[in-house]
Amino acid sequence: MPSVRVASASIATLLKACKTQFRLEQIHAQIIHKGLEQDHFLITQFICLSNALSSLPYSTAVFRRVNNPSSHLWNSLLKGHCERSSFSATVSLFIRMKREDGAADEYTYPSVVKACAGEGRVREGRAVHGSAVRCGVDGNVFVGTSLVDLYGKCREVVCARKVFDGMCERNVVSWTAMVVGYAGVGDMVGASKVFGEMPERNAVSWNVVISGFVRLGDLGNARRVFEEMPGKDVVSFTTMIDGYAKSGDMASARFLFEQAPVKDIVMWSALISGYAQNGFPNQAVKIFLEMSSRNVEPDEFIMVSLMSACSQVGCLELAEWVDSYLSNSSIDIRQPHVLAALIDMNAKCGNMERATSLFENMPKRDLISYCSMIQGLSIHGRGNQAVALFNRMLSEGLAPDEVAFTVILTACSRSELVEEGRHFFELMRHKYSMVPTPDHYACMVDLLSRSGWLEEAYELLQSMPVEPHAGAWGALLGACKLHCNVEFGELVANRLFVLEPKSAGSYVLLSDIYAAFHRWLDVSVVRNKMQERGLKKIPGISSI
DNA sequence: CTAGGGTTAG
Repeated sequence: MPSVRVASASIATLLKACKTQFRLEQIHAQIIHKGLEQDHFLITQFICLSNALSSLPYSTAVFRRVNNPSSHLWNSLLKGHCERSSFSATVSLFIRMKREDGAADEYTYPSVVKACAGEGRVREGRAVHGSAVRCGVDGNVFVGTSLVDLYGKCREVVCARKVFDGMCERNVVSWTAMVVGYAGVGDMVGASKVFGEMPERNAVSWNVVISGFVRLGDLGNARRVFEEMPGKDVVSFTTMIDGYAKSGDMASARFLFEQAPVKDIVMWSALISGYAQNGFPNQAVKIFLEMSSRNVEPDEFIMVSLMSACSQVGCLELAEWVDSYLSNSSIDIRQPHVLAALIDMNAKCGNMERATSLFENMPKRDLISYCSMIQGLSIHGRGNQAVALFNRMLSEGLAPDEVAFTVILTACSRSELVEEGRHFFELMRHKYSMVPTPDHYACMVDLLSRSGWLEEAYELLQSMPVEPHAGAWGALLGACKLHCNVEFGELVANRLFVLEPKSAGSYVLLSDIYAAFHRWLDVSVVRNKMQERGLKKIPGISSI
């Protein structure tokens, strides 16, 4: 049938040039029209392309129509599942393959093993390993390497090493997978040793070692390896930049960013999120604008960082601009972390209407978004609504965590809701059996003392099982001034002089309290003490 | 007869 062969070859040519799903479907129609649905060679090529361009159901539908599919066909469908679908779908396809007499070969296992590795399913992985041994393909480099990767990713370094040592042939990828295994469990001694023994290295091998040190927070060793590395690529730079950003060293992060010859979206993202998370929201926004001016399209990660920066600044105009920018982009705002950031930004910047409508339209409201909303209400002085929302959260059966209690106690404190604050503090300790942190105590002290319960606040501070931070004492001293209480004022100020000998604030507050009672002699004593210790009032935030 | 597989950064 020479005409069929010609048709098959010409469709293969069409497939090589095919770049869109629409075109793929046209070619599919031709395959059916010409009666080539059983052509294994052609269908294999078709499925590979369909995996990349189209959807798995489409690949599967085409596959189903083939009688007695060849190993090549099974393998290409398995690869599609392992890249685009879940662990269970891949493994059940593998099981179906074995049941339907598909002959598994050395091309079958890497996909199945990778599916196991991707979701940390080491038990199933071991079974697949056994199956590979029974098929006699465990000596293959690709199979062996995927197994080293599997055990390494599942933190079973001893097993990974056993497979690695048993391999009769290894290449740079096999060696790198072994380094990944050691680095993954934080064993950088082991990782460095294997790295040192590698007969050849590529950029990936170097980057694995660098990121291993970075993950341990060992920026010194990471930087040393980075400097030694020949041909640093965009990943090497990004790994270092992200490491510095996460350790709070934005100066080094920025320096390497400027040094990098190529900047991709992940690198921009690392810098922007670094600035946002280390409390430099204005810098984050500035870098974002610089990125935009170079025509780099932001992705969801960058937008989340930008929204976090915006929340910190609390600027409504900026928030509105970001919100509409996001809504006009192709980014799906229904993604949980994007939506959470969007609600948080709108709530903190004062657009409670927008925040509320996003919040109420969520399919299921979670703790994070509740906290954003409560904090938004709190910032804008709507304490009673914050309390009501917190109660609604409890009635929905969500269990508050430490952060949630900090948020609600702060809300109570801002709106001077003493009874509610006491209630939540008790709830936290007794119903949820949580140990309050110094932050929680600080909120309570602030709430009680500002509402005039100076003695109770003082007793709470004294009764704390952990050391309070100076902020709590400072809040109490501020309240002593507010309520003109000399007795507690002296007590608290003397504690603060010990806790924070270098801070002028407490001296100033105490002298203000004396001044309110016209005790000018005491005023001058405090001022002199302050001068003796070389402290100056900072102009601008002085005695007002 | 032709073809298919493994490692790194937010």
